[in-house]
Amino acid sequence: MMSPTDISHYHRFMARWQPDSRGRLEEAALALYGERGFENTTVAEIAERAGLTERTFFRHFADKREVLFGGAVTLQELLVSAAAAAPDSAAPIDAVAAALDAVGALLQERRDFARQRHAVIAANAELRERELIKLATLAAALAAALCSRGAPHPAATLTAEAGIAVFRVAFEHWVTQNGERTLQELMRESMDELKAVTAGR
Amino acid sequence: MMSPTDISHYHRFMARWQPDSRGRLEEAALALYGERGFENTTVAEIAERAGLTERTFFRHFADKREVLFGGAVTLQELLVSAAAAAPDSAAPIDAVAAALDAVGALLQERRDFARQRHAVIAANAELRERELIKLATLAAALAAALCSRGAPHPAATLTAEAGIAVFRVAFEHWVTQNGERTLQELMRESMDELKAVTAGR
DNA sequence: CAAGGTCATGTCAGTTACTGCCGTCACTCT
DNA sequence: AGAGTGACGGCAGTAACTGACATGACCTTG
Repeated sequence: MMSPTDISHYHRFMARWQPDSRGRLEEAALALYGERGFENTTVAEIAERAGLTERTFFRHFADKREVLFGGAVTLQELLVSAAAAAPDSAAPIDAVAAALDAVGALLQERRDFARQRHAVIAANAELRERELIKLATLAAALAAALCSRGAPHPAATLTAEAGIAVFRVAFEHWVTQNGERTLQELMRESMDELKAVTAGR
Repeated sequence: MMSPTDISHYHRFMARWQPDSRGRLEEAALALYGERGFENTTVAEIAERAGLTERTFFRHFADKREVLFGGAVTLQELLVSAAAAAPDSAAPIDAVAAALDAVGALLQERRDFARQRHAVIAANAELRERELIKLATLAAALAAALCSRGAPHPAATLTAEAGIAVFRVAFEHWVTQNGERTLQELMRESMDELKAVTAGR
């Protein structure tokens, strides 16, 4: 019984396990969550589809939701490094704008994947919860990056939180529309909107 | 075996059940989560302390976390009504500020309870997740209230999200300090800070 | 006042997420 | 060749949650 991704015949000797079990679990989970929904999918089914066991799933992922959030660390690293790379003369809010721009560029490349994943997450309350805590973690990391740039504490946190709010609004808009607008454009507009709105307009 | 809240002897005939089982479950859960932590507490233990069964717990609360979030609907109603009650001439951000002020007044009265509950939630990742989705729900309701006041859609959402960010920062500060500052004061300061920060300062 | 309905609870069995422990075996290092 | 090492399978156990049914005090209606 060979899965479509079976590559064992490339090896001179049978490898004991197929490579990239983590990636196979992620793919299987996204597919199944999309087909039957998160709550109608058991971990055993995901593991079976990936040619593994339930036990192995939980060796790679802390829980059933986490399998959808492996990319969060990459996003966080990009966000933080882009914020840190902004010129010293830039105000915190401008460093945040630059960081969002970098993240926007990355996500724009993975548009189809991002939309599929977002649809799955939006369909389930538990997954939305996990998404929110990932965004909160992102905000905290961003705030720390701003502090390293010399921003005072409450201001850094507020700037970071506001930046993540901009991201959320723009991202939601981006996945909802048909692709005429790029995520970066939408984030820049949302940022302008935020500035207008906090100025009392 | 009578609990300290046993009032059955006030009745001419034995009532079949003690009153306010929901409230007893909430009290028992907060106490146990505080004593041994959320993850070291089973639902059966909460139910037993409340003089009920596990099955009854799940009739009152959707899951083990929800027992801490019964007050969220009250908060949301207050937030929305206060935002709606702001004068028509007020900009959206000012309506949000008024709404936060009302919420701040309510929480200030329940300071001890709020701190105890916050400590329990802060100690556990699953509870923080639930808290975040409650705040997101609050933000959505607030945005809807702003829309009813005539604010255009993306601006309303951004204003509401920014307002909730102000709330989060100020609340965190409030429960951390020793009570010299009131929550309303801290929220007003955070709001000013947000305005300064988005203006590029 | 009797008969029946309602509603909050108890009881019990079942599913599934998640964990600890131990065994297996291809690969690696010496 | 021999001793790890690391990624996996197998298995048993706990606890969160769910559905189905039973119970009995209270309320309504005739």
